Amino acid sequence: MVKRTSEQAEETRRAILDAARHLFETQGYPRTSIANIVEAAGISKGALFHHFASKDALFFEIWKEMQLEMDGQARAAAQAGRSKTDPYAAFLAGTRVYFNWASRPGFQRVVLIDGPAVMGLDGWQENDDRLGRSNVEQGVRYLAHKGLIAEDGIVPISIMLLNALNGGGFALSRRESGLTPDNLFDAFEALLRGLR
Amino acid sequence: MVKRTSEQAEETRRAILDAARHLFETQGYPRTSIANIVEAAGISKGALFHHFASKDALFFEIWKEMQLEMDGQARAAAQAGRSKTDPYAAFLAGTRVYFNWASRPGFQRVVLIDGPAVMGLDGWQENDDRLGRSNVEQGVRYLAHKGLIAEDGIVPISIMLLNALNGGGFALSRRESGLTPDNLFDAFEALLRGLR
DNA sequence: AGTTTTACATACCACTGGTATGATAAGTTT
DNA sequence: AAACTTATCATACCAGTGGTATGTAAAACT
Repeated sequence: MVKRTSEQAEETRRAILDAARHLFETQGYPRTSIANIVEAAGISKGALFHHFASKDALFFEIWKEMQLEMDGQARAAAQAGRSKTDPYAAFLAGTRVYFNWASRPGFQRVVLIDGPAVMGLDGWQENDDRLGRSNVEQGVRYLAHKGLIAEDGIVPISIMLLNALNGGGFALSRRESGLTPDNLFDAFEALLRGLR
Repeated sequence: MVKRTSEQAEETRRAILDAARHLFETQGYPRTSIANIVEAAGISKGALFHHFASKDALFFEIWKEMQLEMDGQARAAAQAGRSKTDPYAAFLAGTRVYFNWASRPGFQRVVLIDGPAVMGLDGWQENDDRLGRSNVEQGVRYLAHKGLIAEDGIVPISIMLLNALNGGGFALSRRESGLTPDNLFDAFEALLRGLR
């Protein structure tokens, strides 16, 4: 109807992303329909399918967005810590940031719960591991560099630690009895301390 | 049509469960339709909805079945080890069993991936923690009893260890480079060793 | 100026999980 | 054994789903 410049196109694209993200975070993927999204975004179904190939593709875009946000903050925290103290402390700083993210219901719902279900095993590996695990692996690699753990233990330990973090934040938002962020962080540190 | 005794009813119920389980394991929950299930089971949609209130309820039944199978094996292994050696070894025996389960694609798909997505956070806590975590927590509690970790560290550490195992089996089936069951189990033991 | 491409809107489609209705036989009561 | 209730399915149907086909007007390009 009105003018449709490429700027306006980007505007509607963002409107779709924002509306969908909010719905995915609060309602979850299965309970969010295309109709819900286009209504919330104030556009038509045609517009949505013009910008995104499928509901899955739209979800993936949002998933990537959130994951990158988290990754950026975690890296920044780790980088900030590295200059002052040792790499071990920097690693801990990064994990603490990740913890905060993992305890947010929206992050859980989209990244931790619906993510694997929608993307399947293959997509999960391709994406989550590249981002989330690279941070953890960096810290673990430092421990290996110091000779504290074996070289071939880097990958398995990184994987397990990452999932320990995931599950921790997961349980955190459920308000498990006697479970606090500090509580959890101490426990995680205890796990790491054993490796040193 | 033919006779419909209560035995036959149980028979069709099992046919539904078996067909659905196979489909859920191989195709996943979203890609398995009611029509697929009734076709594979050789019955009608009415029969399915007579025995199960909804697709979710049917899935939950299967989820519970698999979880109980795993739990039984893990407990048996732990129990068998307990009589001979120390509780710590028994704990390890149980986790090893769990680990094998967690590396099976069907178990992953149903219990670890689709489970949380379908049941939501509440159902997941109510069910998975009761089964999966109780085994791990029992072992961790022993460590606390020995004074090796703090009392309020039992819950967070149990949660993290359980998820470490989950993620381990998870990554295992994806055939990550240089990742074997023994490899992973050793790493898990290394994590535990630090706690002692 | 004419053509192609972009950016949507609308109408439609096969299919989905779920329900309503109905039919037949097995149990139960009288 | 007759009458009634309940269990076990089958069939027909429904609103809603993700996705597609078609149409259209504006923008971009040649």
